[in-house]
Amino acid sequence: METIKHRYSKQRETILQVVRSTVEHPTVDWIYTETRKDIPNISLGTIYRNLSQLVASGQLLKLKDEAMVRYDGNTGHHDHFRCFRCGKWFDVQILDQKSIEAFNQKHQFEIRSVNLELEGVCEDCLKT
Amino acid sequence: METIKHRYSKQRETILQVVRSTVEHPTVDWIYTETRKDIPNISLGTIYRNLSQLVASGQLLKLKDEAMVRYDGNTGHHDHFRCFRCGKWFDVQILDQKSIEAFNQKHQFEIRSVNLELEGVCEDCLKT
DNA sequence: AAGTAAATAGTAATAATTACTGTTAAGAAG
DNA sequence: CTTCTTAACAGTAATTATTACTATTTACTT
Repeated sequence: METIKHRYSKQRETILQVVRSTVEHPTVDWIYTETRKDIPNISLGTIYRNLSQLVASGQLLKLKDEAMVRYDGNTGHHDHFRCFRCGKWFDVQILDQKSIEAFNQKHQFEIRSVNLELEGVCEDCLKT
Repeated sequence: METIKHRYSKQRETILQVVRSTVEHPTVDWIYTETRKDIPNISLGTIYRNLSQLVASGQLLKLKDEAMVRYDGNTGHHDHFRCFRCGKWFDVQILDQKSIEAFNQKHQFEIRSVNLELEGVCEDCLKT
């Protein structure tokens, strides 16, 4: 793992705060719109570049929707459930550390990221 | 769940066979190229339409790579590990049915699909 | 054998993402 | 504090995976 030197930038700082300001697992587009409220002339390329960098440095998680990519400011271990009907993402807890440890003992793979995404119908949508 | 009537088509049949012919978790582009060996003038739209349909009917799984979408002809329950270095996908087994059942008892969500993707470095790449 | 609509080929349009270019500014070194 | 290097930037163009559209074909029903 080589260390890469990162300079501070107001743009990256703001983007990180924007993503952390919500639990809604925002899309790039939403992040762009929100960040422009603080920095009106920020470039879309800057959004993409910094989101990638923040994921690479472990400060954000990246999810993949049906079509779009989404981000999550909560980097503690948790899984995701997405509702087919309303499209919302929920933070859930399914996979336990034991299962991963058991896998590590069986294989020689070095796990660096875990991404468990469930899909189905959420409680609210089941009622209607 | 409404039932949708599907007519047979040689194109869909061929696409399914192509995806099932490999364990390499092929991309749409690869599937397109391979299928054209059998049906030279098949349209890319036909590939996309049928892949979606085959996923919807549970005959294929859909994975999301860094950038691209991939498909898997093995629909039995298993998880996926992707190597950062060589980019290969491996079929692995981590999540057990018990964890999912435990989740079902705690929540009212109706789970319809489970997708666990791990990333890291594979055995071969660790050696080099 | 005739009627229907599902599926197709071919092409155009869309939209997420990346690449490029000239400029700005963070942070190190003198 | 001043100079220097280059990471990061804004703005724009290019790329590319995917979807939409249209006229035609064909699987399957009656």
